[in-house]
Amino acid sequence: MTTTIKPTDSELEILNILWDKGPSTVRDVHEVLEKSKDAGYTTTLKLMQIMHDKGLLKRDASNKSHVYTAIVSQEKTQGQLVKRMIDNVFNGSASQLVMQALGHHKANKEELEEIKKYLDEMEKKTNNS
Amino acid sequence: MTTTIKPTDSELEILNILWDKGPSTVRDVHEVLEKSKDAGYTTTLKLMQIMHDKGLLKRDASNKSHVYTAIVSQEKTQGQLVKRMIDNVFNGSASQLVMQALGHHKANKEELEEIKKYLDEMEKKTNNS
DNA sequence: TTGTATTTACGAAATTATTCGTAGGTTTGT
DNA sequence: ACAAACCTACGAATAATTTCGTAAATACAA
Repeated sequence: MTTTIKPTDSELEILNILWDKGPSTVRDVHEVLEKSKDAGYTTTLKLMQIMHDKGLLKRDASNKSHVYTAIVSQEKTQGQLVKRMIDNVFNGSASQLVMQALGHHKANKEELEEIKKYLDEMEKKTNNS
Repeated sequence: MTTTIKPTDSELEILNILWDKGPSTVRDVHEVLEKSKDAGYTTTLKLMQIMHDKGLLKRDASNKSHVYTAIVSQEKTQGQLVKRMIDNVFNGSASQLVMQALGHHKANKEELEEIKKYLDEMEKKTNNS
């Protein structure tokens, strides 16, 4: 079994920033975070330290300001979270989730085409009736 | 703004049972729950009482055993959870979520067809390029 | 060098979620 | 009526998450 990832909401906010910006200091992350919520600097610091302890982040401590990098990949994390949602919220039915997602977020034509193309690809590779 | 629903994991387990079985007593719910986890009866009771306080469940207390019913609908709850996931995990892109969902859960041919049909329907109603 | 700013480390408070023991009431069977 | 079984209410312990104050270390500037 590969280690299972379950970031909390706060941790996910930080991961999103790190995935977006790449390796960053606590200050870098905190400045982004401040825009959307108000939390003290040491709160951000503490969170990132905890994430480091948990093995979600690695850090380079060779400079005065430590530089943190996400260890868990965005893809893998997204995959696990989606899987969990399918299991816990949609009783194991991926297509149910898909239709919910499409139903309430009107995707534009390009997006819809992209998804259809994706489906066609999948069908080619699918032989079970 | 419609009240925002954020059930915890435990609460979601209970909601799933109630959506499936319809109005149920604590004992009914607990018997289902017991199969997958081990928790005491009063734990289930307490959770359902809290959910009642929060307005997630209503109850009929006219009998000895109170009968609980989910107030929040499955559809609406699924919708909110999906929306939250799109916002927090997929930076607002529904199609990203859709493709993750399809990528890791090989749906069978029927499911894929169902989804394609759904997409065709949507396209008819979509005029923005 | 001396003070100012910035940073990390640490501990603990505050908040939220989960668990369960115990007490007291109601129903049921004998 | 009495006991056994079952139910709710309540309070509190435990655990997990989020928050931040304070102290010590490091860098920076005057």
